[in-house]
Amino acid sequence: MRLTTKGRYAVTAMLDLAIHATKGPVSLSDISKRQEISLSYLEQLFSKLRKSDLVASMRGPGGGYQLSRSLDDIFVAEIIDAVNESIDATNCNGKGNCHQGEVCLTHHLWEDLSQQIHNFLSGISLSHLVSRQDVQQVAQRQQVIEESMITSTNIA
Amino acid sequence: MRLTTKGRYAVTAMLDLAIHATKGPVSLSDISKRQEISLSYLEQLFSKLRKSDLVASMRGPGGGYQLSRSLDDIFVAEIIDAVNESIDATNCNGKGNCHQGEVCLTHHLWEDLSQQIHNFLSGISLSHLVSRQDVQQVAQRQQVIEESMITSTNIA
DNA sequence: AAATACTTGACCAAAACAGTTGGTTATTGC
DNA sequence: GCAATAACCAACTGTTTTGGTCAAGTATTT
Repeated sequence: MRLTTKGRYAVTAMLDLAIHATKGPVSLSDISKRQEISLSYLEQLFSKLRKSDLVASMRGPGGGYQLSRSLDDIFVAEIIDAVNESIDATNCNGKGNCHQGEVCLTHHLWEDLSQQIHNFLSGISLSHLVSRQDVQQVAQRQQVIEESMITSTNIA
Repeated sequence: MRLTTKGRYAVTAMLDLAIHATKGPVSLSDISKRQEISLSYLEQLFSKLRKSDLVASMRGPGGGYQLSRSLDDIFVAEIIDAVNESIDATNCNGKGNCHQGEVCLTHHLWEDLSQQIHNFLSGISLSHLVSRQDVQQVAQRQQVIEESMITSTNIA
């Protein structure tokens, strides 16, 4: 099982997209500035997210990315799956051939764990996250930072 | 969050130890043969398990490792913690300074996930695993393999 | 003394991660 | 038409983690 910054970045970026989607497409450079994720890394992640049909892209000035489904129809588990291959906790990727062609001693334990994690992350949609109070607070804080950055750029 | 073969090996080895603990100390080379885990790798893992006081060692011929607590007082979460540092899913290791000194957009989500996994793995003891039917079946199969290996060694 | 078995530390190859560089293609506003 | 914007793409790089190996111990039992 892999849950590294890769999956975390993907979910964070998708949530940022969800929060700012009201004013048309969101560019990766905007997300990059707000969430402090390298632009080129975001490009790689969004390439996968697009292939999994979680986002749609629009080129050219004023372009960017949009969610391809409604907020309550995109789940955290899908996002992680899209960039991370799987959230399978078994050694054999669920094949059951972990020990001499048969299951190993702990195979069923990891299967249960995978199910547990998957159930949890499948139950959380972007709309659920957006409406959380702690998320809104952080988003607010980032809005202020962003605005001060624009102002200081204009002065300079 | 890290759940790799390291943690899986550790739990598998501990379970093997639990199953064979009735006949005195179990040597790592026995576990190595039964579970097909490299001996030197097991040595590294058990060094950590010993430091976390999950097992006790006895040197010399007939020596090996024993569980330092009863079967129903050792939980899977502890074993993974011992070899893996933590099962924390946040980026900041729970410190809450993931974005410019404050929490990032998704911090609380990963905190919830960590809690979820921890609750699950903390609820499963070695005695619980030992009594599972699928575990007993696999253990039985491995017993047969082991005996045929001893026989063929004697013949050769 | 010899055999067994744990203990420690240094080392290593392969893979994954996180990110960079350097482009190209498409779209829009002037 | 042309510059600016922004998605798209591929190759490459430095670092860390993983999953080991190897060698040299130390302690204990027979």
